[in-house]
Amino acid sequence: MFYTYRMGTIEKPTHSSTASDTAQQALVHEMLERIADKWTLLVIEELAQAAAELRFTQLSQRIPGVSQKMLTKTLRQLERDGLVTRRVHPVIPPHVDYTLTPRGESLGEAVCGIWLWAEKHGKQVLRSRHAYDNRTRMQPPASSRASYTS
Amino acid sequence: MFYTYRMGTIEKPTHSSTASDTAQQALVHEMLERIADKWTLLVIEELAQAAAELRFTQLSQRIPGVSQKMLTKTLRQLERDGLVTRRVHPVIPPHVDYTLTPRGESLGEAVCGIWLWAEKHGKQVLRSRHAYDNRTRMQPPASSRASYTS
DNA sequence: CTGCATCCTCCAAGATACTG
DNA sequence: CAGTATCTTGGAGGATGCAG
Repeated sequence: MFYTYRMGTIEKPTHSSTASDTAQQALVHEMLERIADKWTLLVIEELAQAAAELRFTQLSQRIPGVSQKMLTKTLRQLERDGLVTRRVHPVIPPHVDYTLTPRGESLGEAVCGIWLWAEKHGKQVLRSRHAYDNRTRMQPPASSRASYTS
Repeated sequence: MFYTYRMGTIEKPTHSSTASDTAQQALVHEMLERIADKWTLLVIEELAQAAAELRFTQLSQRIPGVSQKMLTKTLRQLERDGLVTRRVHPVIPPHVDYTLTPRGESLGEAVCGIWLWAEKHGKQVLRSRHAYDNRTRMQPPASSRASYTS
C-alpha cells in the first residue's frame, strides 16, 4: 500500500533528503493530474491501441470532442515528459507522426489498477450515490435534539 | 493492459449494452479525476494511515493548506461514493468522526500502481523535461527548408 | 496539415463572515 | 466544532483567425 511507502520513505524524519522527497510527492500528484485530465489518457489509449504512428489529424479524429488547441497541448506535455515521440516530416503540407515511447506504454499499464478498481466497484459506487441522494434529498430540517454538554 | 479491456468490452460493437459501457468509461474517468484532485488522495491517505476515526479538525490539521470548504466538499463526495463513513455525535459542540470504508481502502491500494510508476520513472521524466526545455528554449526560427510537394 | 496567438467565457476554489 | 452562505478571482479551455 502506498501509505506505507509514503510513511516509510517520505515522511519519516530519519530520511535525509527532504527536498527530493517532496519532489517525488509532487511528481506523483502531477502525474495523477495529467492522466486524469480530459485528454491525456485518451491520447495514450489511442496510440497504444494503434500500436503505430498516428498523425495529428488521425488522433483528433479518433478522439471525439478534442479541440486542436487541447490536443496540441496534451501532446506537447507528453512529449516533454518523454512519453510520446514527435516526428516532423519537413514537407508541405506538414506531416507529423506521434508514437508512444516505452515509458508511455508503461504509464498506460500503471493506470490499469484504477481501471480494474472502477470495473469492480463501479456498480456499488453508483448504488451508494443513489442511496445517499435519496437519504439527503428529502431530509427535513431534522429536529435532531443535541444534548448540550454544558 | 486496459486498452485491451477497453477494446474488447467497451468499443466492440458486438457487445450489446452500449449505455452501461459509456457509463463504465465515464466512471473510470470520474474516479481518476477524484483521486487526482488536490485533496481527495490526501484525505484517503490520512485516514488510512491513522487506521482509526478522525475528527474534522484532526483531518484539517493533518492536511496543510486545505480550507474547510474544500475539506467538507471532499469528505461529502467520498461519503456519497461510500468510501468514507461519517458519524455525527449529536452533542454540542458538534463531534463528527470520519473513517475509511473497506471500499475506500481498496481504492487507495488501486492507486498504488501509479505511485510505483512515478517512483520508478520520476527521475527520467524530470530529465526528459530538462532536455526538452533546453532543446526548445534556444531554438532559432530554424530555417527548416521544407520540400514542397507541388 | 499542423499549430500558434488572441479573445472570451465560465466555474472551481480561496477568503471571509456567519450559525446551530 | 463543524459546518453553510456569499463574494471574488485566476486560470482552464472553447472559438476563431492567422501562418508556415
